[in-house]
Amino acid sequence: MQVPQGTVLFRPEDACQGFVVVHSGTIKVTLTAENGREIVLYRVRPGEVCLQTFGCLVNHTTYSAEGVAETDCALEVVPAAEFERLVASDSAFRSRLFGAVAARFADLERLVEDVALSSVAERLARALLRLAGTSAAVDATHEALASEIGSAREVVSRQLGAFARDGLIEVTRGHIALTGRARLEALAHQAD
Amino acid sequence: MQVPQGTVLFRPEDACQGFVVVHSGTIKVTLTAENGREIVLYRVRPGEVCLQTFGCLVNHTTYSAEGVAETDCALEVVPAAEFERLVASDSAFRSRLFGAVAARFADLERLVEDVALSSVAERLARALLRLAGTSAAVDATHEALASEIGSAREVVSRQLGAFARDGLIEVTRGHIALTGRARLEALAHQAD
DNA sequence: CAGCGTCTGTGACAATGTCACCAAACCCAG
DNA sequence: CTGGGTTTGGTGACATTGTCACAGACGCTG
Repeated sequence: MQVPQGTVLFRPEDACQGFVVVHSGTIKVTLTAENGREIVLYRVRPGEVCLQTFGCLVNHTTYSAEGVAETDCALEVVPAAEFERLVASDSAFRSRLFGAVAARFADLERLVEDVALSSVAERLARALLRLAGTSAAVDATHEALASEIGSAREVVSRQLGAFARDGLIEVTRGHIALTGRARLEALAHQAD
Repeated sequence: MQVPQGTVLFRPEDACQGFVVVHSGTIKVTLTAENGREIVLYRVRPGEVCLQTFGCLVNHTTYSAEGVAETDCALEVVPAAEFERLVASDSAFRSRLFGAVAARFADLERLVEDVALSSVAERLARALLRLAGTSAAVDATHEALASEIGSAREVVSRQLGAFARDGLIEVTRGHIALTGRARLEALAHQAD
């Protein structure tokens, strides 16, 4: 099924309708505090697992985070019974599922490490590099970057300002060019 | 195999010897930053899964956290090949494994939410209630509590001091009595 | 009983997060 | 094309949290 960008796929307390498989596009899964602060837990791209959906299906619980189509998506929702049948009888499916689940947990572990044990500069450097991929720039608002690292928009504005003054980046509205990529990488890997 | 309290079972970069099954006792799994700060990711008790081990086995990677026997433990290490066989052919094992993995994911998600989006008072209240269980007191150092919530010992000392002044707890060295349990619970569930 | 190690408390300061406010840029409708 | 509304960004003041250094209390061992 086709889902346009911005569609909310699930919210906390929602019942789970089936296992979500992403064929194209990206789903962003976030947690939001009462004060409006939010953090991106992970993204689901083709070949990856939505752990929320997995957890709901396996333990018969409701969603505890929010999932939004970050881009236009092509999704498939596998009914719970079909999911269980695939897990039981399709060893290739199960292997991929296990691998994807394990990879996702590694991501979450790094997120915990980031948030609990790293400075804002390190976290922001990592987020910029991750969002850029092979590109030399990131298109994101300060608010979006704040959600990526679990901080506040003002804190991101300040830190981007410091990065800009130090020559690591060049900022325009909604766009950040990574002019000092090597230094960002050095910062990003400081705690490794 | 019997493992005495304090035994380091695995460290970052260690190769994975097999799937660890806990028959009795508790394993504590932590991440440590370069500056010595640490955070407890989760504990593994009988019936629970060590996600580190799971992830290493499934994706053929090395450990990325440290696992220590928090108590004397009775453990079993299932060789990787046997683990894969069990996953493939033992549906009861697989069900339990999936359920445990999903429950662990929910724990990690709450940890991220805690660390990124909650105040130190809330986090400490939750940790005290969790460590106490049904008991009316917690035996832990300030340093241990700091690891539980991913903060610093001094911050925990201050916050415990504030809790004590407000009548929520009574503190002695290495021991904390939860005298105002209802108020701790109110604080712990503030963001829910 | 003394000494050493561990644990705790606190002050000063740095880093980070919050709140309020304001300005600039962008977009859309008329 | 212009104006108004919305979105985005910057900044100051302040609160909370984390770091560093230091000192004192407690517990254990010889």
